[in-house]
Amino acid sequence: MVERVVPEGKRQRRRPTKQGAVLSERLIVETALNLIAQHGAEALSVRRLGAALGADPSALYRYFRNTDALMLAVADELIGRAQQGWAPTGYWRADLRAIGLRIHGSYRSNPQAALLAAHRTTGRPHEMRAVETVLGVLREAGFPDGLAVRVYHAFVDQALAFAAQDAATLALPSAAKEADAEVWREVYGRLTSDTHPHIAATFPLLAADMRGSGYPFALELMLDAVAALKPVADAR
Amino acid sequence: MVERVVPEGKRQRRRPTKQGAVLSERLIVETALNLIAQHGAEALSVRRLGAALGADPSALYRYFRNTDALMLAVADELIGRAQQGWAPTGYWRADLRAIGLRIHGSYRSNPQAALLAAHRTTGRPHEMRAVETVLGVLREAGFPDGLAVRVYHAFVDQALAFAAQDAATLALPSAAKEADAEVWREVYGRLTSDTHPHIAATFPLLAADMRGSGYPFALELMLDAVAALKPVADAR
DNA sequence: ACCTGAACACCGTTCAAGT
DNA sequence: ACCTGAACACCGTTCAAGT
Repeated sequence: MVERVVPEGKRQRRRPTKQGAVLSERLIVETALNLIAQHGAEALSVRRLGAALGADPSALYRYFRNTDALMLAVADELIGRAQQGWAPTGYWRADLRAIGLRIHGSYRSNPQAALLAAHRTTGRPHEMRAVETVLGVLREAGFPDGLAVRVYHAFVDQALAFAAQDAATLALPSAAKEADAEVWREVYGRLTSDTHPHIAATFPLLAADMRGSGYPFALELMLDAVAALKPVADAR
Repeated sequence: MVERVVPEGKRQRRRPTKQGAVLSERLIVETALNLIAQHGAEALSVRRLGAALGADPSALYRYFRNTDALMLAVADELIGRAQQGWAPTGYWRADLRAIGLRIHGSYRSNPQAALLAAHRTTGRPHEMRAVETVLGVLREAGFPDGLAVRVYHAFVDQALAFAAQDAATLALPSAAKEADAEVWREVYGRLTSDTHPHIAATFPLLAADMRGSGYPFALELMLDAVAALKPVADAR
């Protein structure tokens, strides 16, 4: 089996493509992010990316062994950006809230990559730091180890699960996104009280609430419940 | 614009395909679920589905206007299977717990299909019934409309988000699944207290807890918090 | 009324050849 | 050493024609 992908540091020479681009992992990842940002998730294909780079599509296979490897590189770039500039305050509730909303927000900011990243254990430095940070917030606040671990698990999985869920919605092709929105107007908005009394009675509230993410409220409920389980009640 | 998709109830005659199959929405959805269960989510294409049904691929466009509509029908079938044989007990906590665990379980038992289905709003009968049921449990328990709607949203999104998250893990190719498990032994198991004190201190507890799903505990935390918000406290 | 088959405009990926 | 171009094996979807 031939190893076709040369690690980024070991490349010796580079020849520009016909259109003059000098390829690199970094350039490819950034071009991919731009492509998604400008033309939507469905615009990311090897062929389009090649065109955007000014290279033959097949040239990308010298840098990434397949599309999945490219997506993971993009995801890793985003995990790095997400953790930048945050420090714990010493208040466990505020810290967990901030971490949860940051994970959720960063995944939402690049839904396509988030979908591939959210259900994998990478064991990479950024992920390790996040695990250590969350466990540290709980243990230093006085949660005993057994409880800290269970809360860590529920908290992180909730953040990742909602992040992936909301990213998935954002990553839908725009036609599907509109179809989902139309369902609320055209289907749920027309149900009557003889067949669906609870939907009919609450429809305007329901349609308004469903426009946003359920995560912020779900996170607050979790923090409420965790506070009630904490052995030594305090204001932090 | 021509309306090419005839509603299921209004079809008049049916001619078997060359290979003798008599098509229907139901047969197509069930064949799609079988295809996914047997050969993975990536095996689901209009062309393969046509072949599995013994029909020309383009014949499916008489039943679903595009692939997206077919996916919504598959999603709704999963929701329907989750609700089969369940009836409310009148105890809101027990009812929400049962519904949450059923959704989670149904999606986990069809992980490949769940991945394609869990983040869509179908607007189809099974989904409509589920929405009505959950809202009904909350409103009949005495939650005021505004709170019932917010709790409904957080509850349903959390169930679907965890279901998709856990389904994603189950749907990984077995090589990737093992690689993820190895990360816990080989990476997190080797971290020392000088760089990652909290992980090092709790590792055995952590590794054990992470083997299961975080959903049951997260659900219980949500029910705890919701009980505390309920205007009239009661034992139900 | 319903199904077919050809056609169109795309995909990801491989590999021998070119520079 | 790196990029190219053709080729392969797929996609989803449309529409005139067939039954």
